[in-house]
Amino acid sequence: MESTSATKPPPRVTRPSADATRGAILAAALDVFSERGFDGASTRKIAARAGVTQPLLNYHFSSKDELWRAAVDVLFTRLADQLTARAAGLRGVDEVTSARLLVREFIGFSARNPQVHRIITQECKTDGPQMDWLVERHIQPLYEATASMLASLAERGAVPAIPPAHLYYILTGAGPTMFVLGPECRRLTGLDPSADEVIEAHADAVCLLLFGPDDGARHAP
Amino acid sequence: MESTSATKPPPRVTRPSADATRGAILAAALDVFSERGFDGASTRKIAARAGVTQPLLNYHFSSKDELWRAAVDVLFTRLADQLTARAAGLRGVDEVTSARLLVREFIGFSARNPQVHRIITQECKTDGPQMDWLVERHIQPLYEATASMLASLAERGAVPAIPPAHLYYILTGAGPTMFVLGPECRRLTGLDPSADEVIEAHADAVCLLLFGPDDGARHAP
DNA sequence: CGCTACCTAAATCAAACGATCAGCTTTCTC
DNA sequence: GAGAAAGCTGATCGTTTGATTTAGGTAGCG
Repeated sequence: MESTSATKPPPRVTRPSADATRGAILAAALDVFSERGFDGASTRKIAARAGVTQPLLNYHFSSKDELWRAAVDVLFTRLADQLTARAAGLRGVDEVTSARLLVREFIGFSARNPQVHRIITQECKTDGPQMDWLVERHIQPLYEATASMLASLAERGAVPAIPPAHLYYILTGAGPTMFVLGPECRRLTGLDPSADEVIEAHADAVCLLLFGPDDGARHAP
Repeated sequence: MESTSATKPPPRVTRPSADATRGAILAAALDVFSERGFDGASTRKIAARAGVTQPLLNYHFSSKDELWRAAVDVLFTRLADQLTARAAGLRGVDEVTSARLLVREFIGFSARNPQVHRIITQECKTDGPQMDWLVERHIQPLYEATASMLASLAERGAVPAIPPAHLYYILTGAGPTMFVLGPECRRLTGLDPSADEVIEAHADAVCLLLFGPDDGARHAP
């Protein structure tokens, strides 16, 4: 027998073209999953939006569940990367200014990637394996970092004295909702929630409520 | 005169037992629709939760779409009724106090009926006939009343100077999100979002951010 | 060249879907 | 108390779902 065979596991070389279509599938999956929910998102619709045939999804991903997890991983990793990069760039800046800018960064990301909170609200309103995985892997770390930041801000009086858990849901509710409900917002208010000025105005509004006027002095006696 | 036959169209008497099961179906439909979305909510699951057989849904409602609309009608009518009743009870009370209590009422309702915002986020992130119907029939009136109230509050300085459209999405995001994501909140924070103290604490938090400290003096020079 | 990764095309599977029907039981009415 | 309608059920229709299979075609690499 070929002694050379057993020593070589599958070298598993992926060609560049594979990554491209994998990426297209993941992007399409994100859109469809976030818009129609896990059950409502059919693999045929995802394949159609990605411009590939349906069996190809099972070629690249073993199941619909695995595709969902892969797509969610991409999105949340992008969010975490962007936030940590921003935080890294703010080393040395005072805590309150830094927090303000991180909140703005978070709102900007949510506005340009409304799929994040669409998926969270899709999966986290019911207990289930999808929520377990999502919370454990992605949401919990984000929550802990955010809550500790908010607690520190509240302690030093930079934001109103509100328990961090409530502040967390106020922030993650007030920030992204306008963009999650983009089509409704357009219809209801006439504003275009994908426009930069609207995103900035919303970040201004949330920061004004949380931190007070921008000049830094808050509740000045 | 007793021509009895031709003069009597279908008398269409509904028996009391029918209303009971209709109500059970509507309640179950609300839960399942809000949790799994329109596509993900199968008529069999709804029937099972209501404790009836599946063909009975088509006996009481001509189609899945009609069942959805009927269930949503019940919920949003209840919300509007509760808010207008509260507002009616506040005639004569000064505008700011009245607004504060209406915001608390809204948050209380959202906490005890998280299906409202679950359904809104389900249907309003994509253009479609369901969103058209929902916005036109239920959300638009609520938005206009809320926005005009917020505009008036901002004008008189009772809340920070933020355009009403942004304030609306801040309020409808910050208020209900904690309860929409109830299972996640339980897991993440250890808080029980269905407990009265938690609901009150969240209403306190949102009102503190919006209106400032309860004593009425805000940004006092 | 030959091998393997990548991808299309078309057909198919069991399961679950919304919807419908004939028929049974209950309840009101005359 | 008999007849009719309302209320409800089991069986079943055609469709769509996720997934798999078969067959074939193209491109990169040793």
